[in-house]
Amino acid sequence: MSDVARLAGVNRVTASVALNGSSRAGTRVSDATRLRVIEAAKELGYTPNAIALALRGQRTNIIGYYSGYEFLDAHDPFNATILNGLQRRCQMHRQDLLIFGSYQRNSVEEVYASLVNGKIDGLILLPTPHSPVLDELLQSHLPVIAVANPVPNIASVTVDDITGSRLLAEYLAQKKHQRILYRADPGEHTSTTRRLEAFLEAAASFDMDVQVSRGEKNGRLRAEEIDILRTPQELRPTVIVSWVDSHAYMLLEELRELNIRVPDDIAVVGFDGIRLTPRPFCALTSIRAPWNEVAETAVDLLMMLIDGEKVEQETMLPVELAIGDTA
Amino acid sequence: MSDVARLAGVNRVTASVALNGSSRAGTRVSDATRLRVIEAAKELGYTPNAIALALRGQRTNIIGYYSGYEFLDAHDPFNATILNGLQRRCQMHRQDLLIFGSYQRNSVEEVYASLVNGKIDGLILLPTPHSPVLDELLQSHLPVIAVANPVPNIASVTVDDITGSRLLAEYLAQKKHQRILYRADPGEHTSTTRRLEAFLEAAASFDMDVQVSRGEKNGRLRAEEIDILRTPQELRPTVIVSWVDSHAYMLLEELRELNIRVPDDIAVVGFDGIRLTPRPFCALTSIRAPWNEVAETAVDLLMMLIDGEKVEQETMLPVELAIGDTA
DNA sequence: TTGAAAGCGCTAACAC
DNA sequence: GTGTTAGCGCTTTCAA
Repeated sequence: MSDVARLAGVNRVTASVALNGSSRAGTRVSDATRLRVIEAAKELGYTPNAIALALRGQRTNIIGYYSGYEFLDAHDPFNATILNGLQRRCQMHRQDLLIFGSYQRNSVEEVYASLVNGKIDGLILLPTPHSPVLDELLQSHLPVIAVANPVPNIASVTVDDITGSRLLAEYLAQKKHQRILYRADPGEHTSTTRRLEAFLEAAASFDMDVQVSRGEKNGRLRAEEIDILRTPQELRPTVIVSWVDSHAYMLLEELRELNIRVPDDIAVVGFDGIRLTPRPFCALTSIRAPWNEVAETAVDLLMMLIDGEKVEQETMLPVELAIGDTA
Repeated sequence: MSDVARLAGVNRVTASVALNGSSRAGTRVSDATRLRVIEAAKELGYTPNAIALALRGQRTNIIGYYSGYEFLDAHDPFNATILNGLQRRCQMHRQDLLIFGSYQRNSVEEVYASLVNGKIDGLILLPTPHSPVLDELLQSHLPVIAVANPVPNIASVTVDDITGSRLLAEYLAQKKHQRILYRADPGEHTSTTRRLEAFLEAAASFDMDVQVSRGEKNGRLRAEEIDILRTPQELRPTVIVSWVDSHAYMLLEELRELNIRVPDDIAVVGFDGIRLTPRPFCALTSIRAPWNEVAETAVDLLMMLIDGEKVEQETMLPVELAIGDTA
């Protein structure tokens, strides 16, 4: 920029003012000077240095996305949907998006330091239960929005898990299901916990029998679950509810291997409702949650926080029942 | 940091040296002082400011990923695989990853400016054909590694498209296919162009008949292609080669709607070989390309470029034939 | 072993 | 309408 100023025959700061038009202060430049400066900038291929700007203005125009302690697998449809939403909205707000992926091997201090070191203006967080970083973030002044899981004292964007579970229970009741196997989230996320509780409550109101099974992280059937599926038809569950679609799809594959037909022998439902491409081998009955909008809303709210505005503690988006071939 | 120094009763720079141990210069601190400084830093919860560091050191430890002019759809298995690879490797090199997504509405100058404004130390680029940003990037001093598509004068990491096409042609010849419909990339990427050319050459050497069709961007069948599929069985192609798996999967769905059975009525093969979860409705015969390693290698090479080392113009990774149910 | 000076690139506030 | 000063947080070079 010194070069630009020199070429235009003016002072550095005059050039600065001429270029970015922030003429709010007493500082003004004549049109002639401005034109000369712009000309010079173009000739020299001048590009403002974002880092200097960031240091000066205490703002980088980068927002971060941190997906808890797990590796951020873009193949996971949920993650992909969130990423897409974040991307779109960031572009709209002219922010860059910085991905903090897996930090398995780093200490909490290191992770925390990497989040508050000034690189990002704010953080979108996919909270994991009991994450120690959460406590530290609460102390910091970094603007944070949580997605999917509500967190005390952090503003969050979530979906209406409770209505979702009720819709599911109603649908299953209407289909005359009596015995249900609910495969619950092995991790204890706040959203999936309330999802489970709401389902149990709704199912009770319909006099349905629910057996809860907390499975493996990888979603595969455990021996106990296989035993349940092998009990005589008139005793075993007539439907399996999966806390999340991805595990439901894995379940469908395992059922096929066990020669259990869906939905004839047993029905299967999920929760997520993300449309997949290429289309999987069957259409899962599920609750459709608008993860895309969750991500977009999260960015909007984060921008408000960054700009010093207040936001709601929890913004909950509506869900709907999506009927497929499996129940 | 001033605060830390004050609390420890030393000068700012003494504190700096004490903390980051870069005691290479004549500057040294006694263990006692260092201990006192570290203590003070811990007490104050001091975190070094990455932006100041970046301004000082002309290095942000952020690398960028820019996927050409298209929206970076994380649902696309290719994109997801690349993202995963980048993430993993970035973490290993202790770099942050900045995603530049869609820039549909921005001018070339704006995109270029956002790439060279100093936020990133280097760029991983998924090149689109004739992208004007390419020319500008060549002029700049920003280290760049291209992935998937070779680009003149930019180091790239690619897969062996030519061997892949030959493997495919050989396999089809061995399966006694004579008439082939090759659905080519509607965009003219350097990789898919050589993929097509190699296939034509190999097919010719096996005396196979190849009809080339350049389809829609969205991968759906055009009217002409449907006409071809409606010609009598003894005249129409016995196999369709798709330039990429994702379009092959869409094709399979369309064929099902047209009541054309695969592979009985017509065989289908693709190119990519990305393993999908949940599993799609059928296993596609394809060429398995190691996109994961492509991304990882790209990061490795980019780090070398950033550190001032030279790298190969093109690094080509091997592919293999993956036989599925469709051919 | 420690401190002082200079500067990374930029701009808000003021004085001319 | 234009130039000067100061400082964002940090580190490398040199002098004490």
